[in-house]
Amino acid sequence: MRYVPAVHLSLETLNGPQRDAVVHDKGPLVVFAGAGSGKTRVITYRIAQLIAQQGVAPYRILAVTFTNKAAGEMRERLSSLLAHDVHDIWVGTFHSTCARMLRRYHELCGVKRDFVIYDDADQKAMVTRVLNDFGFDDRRYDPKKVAGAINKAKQEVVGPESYPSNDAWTEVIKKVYTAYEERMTRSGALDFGDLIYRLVRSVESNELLKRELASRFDHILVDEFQDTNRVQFRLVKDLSEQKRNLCVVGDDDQSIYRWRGADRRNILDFRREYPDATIIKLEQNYRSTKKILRAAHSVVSRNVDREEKTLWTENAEGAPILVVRSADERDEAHLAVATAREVVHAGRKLSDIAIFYRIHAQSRVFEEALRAANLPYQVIGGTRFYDRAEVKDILAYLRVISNPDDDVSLLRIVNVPTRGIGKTSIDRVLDRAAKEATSVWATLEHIGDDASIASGTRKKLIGFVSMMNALRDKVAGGMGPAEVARAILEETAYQKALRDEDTPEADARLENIQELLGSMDEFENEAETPTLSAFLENVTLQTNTANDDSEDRITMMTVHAAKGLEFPVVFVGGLEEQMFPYHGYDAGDDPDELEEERRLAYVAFTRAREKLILSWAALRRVFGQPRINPRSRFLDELPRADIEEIGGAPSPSYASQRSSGWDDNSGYQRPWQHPQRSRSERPMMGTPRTSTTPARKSSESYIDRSEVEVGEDGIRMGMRVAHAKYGVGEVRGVTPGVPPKVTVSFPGWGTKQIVASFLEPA
DNA sequence: TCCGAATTAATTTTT
DNA sequence: TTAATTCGGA
Repeated sequence: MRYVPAVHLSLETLNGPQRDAVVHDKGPLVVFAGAGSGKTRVITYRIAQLIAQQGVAPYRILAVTFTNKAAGEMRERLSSLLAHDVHDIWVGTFHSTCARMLRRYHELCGVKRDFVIYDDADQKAMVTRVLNDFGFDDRRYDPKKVAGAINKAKQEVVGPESYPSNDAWTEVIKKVYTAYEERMTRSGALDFGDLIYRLVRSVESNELLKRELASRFDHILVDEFQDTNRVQFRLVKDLSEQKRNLCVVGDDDQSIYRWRGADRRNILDFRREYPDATIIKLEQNYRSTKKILRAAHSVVSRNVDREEKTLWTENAEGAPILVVRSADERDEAHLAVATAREVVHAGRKLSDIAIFYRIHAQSRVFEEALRAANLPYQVIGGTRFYDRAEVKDILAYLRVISNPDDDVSLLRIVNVPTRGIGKTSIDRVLDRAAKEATSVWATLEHIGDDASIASGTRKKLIGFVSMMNALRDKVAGGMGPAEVARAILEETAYQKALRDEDTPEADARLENIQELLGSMDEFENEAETPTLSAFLENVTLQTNTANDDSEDRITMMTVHAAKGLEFPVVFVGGLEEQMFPYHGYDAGDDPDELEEERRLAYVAFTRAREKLILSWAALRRVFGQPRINPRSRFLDELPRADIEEIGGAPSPSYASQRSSGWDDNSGYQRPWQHPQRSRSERPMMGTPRTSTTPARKSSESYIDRSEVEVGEDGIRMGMRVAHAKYGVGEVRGVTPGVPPKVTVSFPGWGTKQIVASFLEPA
């Protein structure tokens, strides 16, 4: 049977390489797709072409995207190309696709059909518990780092049994990893990494499953291939083994998930794995102006470890890139507001504007300014709705109802709202559960005969158990997720407890719960399988809450979240050293990290279609502490002819500010005095003050560059200083004030704020 | 065991 | 800076 497309595929609207990729027949194919080169169009056209021209059955096509959003968009685009059967195409993220397969073949994969998915917070809770069981100090063994090690092992398809232990640290990891896996199994839970790792292991160890899955798809397409990690590539290899119709699309310059195990070698060396692979390069950009492309290229091309390629465009030359100096982060936010107003004044919509930043923490100031200016906005990502405590509580109840062995969720809610089950009792229950190697729930079920627990507490625990059982019966009786949630609110007295609090915070929480109930109603109406476990899976794998595009508003997000998107006007904030390129406290001097930051800048810049505004602040408060950092090296890597500097020269060193005097009226504005007013005193986008910036030579290493003078009394970023008690450490920040303080990282002591006079150069 | 006060930790980036 | 956690007194 042949599937007929609703719309004729107008292949003639594609350029040469695009068309080649779309009509490529059989065998491995790698498409290097530069930013804005019509990548998504190629993938969707290719899928449509496979179905319409080659007669491939939709359900035999698997398209893997990086985010749920991208999956949704692909589906949408496909449905406009194909009349029907779009639904049968497997479109999803690695995680959702694997979850689906694991459920379908749960017996062969050795997982419970109703497994719950643990997010990072759940995983961390589980790791902490295991650490405590072993009596390991969770300050010495940071649960996050331990979890990171476990995740990394899974990315490399290394199970606990083959985890190498060569020293004290890895020995602990191996032990914890082993126990963690047992606990997870007992809890009927899989973490994010498991979804892919478990499927790969099952496929590779089980002939039956392998035969089934390796022949299931005629064509596999992977988007954003530069951000896949080892397991993911291996899975895709396994699944395409029989037909070898594997098409991967990506851009190594946009690889920004190295920290999550992404390996650019996957795309760069694809040919090594598939020597017969066809290579297609998409280098014509349809999105941005020439100036924007040149700027982006001139930054990313400084990377050493990179395939040289140059995007070109027939688009207009465009407006200069604005490089704007702000006094501080609030001033920067005002600049964003002024920019937005100007853009709207020029007849554009708010939704044409995006504000990007390196880290979420930067969003707050922008939000405040936009709210004050009455400009509607939306924030993508950040503290997610489903991360709110009250929402997690209700979800934890639902999860325990769906899967009582889910220890992490159970422990979260056993005393929420407070029902007199204290830490001591819980500890006793945990001990017993560990001894009996069962889940906490299983222990609770027969807690009545445990004489070591006070009879009053026992009664409370028994009451909890029967309450949960009653709720579970309702689900068994066919009650839908939303109604169950309402029953939970009533019967656990959760709602009542919040009402009794009668504080604005509690009201906000109640509102969030209402929103949760609303989204559950919506889920029940829209999902094809509106079951409780389907809802829970959706929640865990769904990142940003569905945002409707109907409203005209500014969009804010991290640069990571911006990948794959485009906006006519892009405002990037925080272009200072330490911020962007970001350099955290515990970060080393890793040139690879700097290269990734540069790719990140490349991604940010190439989102812009017409106008790109880059902003840096002379002073920025971090944790409420003012920090002075030089402007980002990336700004100095831009082609001078394509940019327009506004607001003055590169950050004056702290010392030179001093020498210019605190009370004079020289041009320099002291941001900490009148940050709000300074904005209007400066020309905005029109005639800029000519920059006096000498092109600064960017040095190779992080540390070198950050040793720009910002110090007080000769103290500089990155220099080594000595302290009587803490010994020698490295300067991580300078806080002006009386007395001036310095942030110093001391090996073995962590990061400390020290009054400058107690330090000596070392 | 509970509540408010005091301390201190937190910031990459996401599925 | 804010949010979470610990502390100390009832």
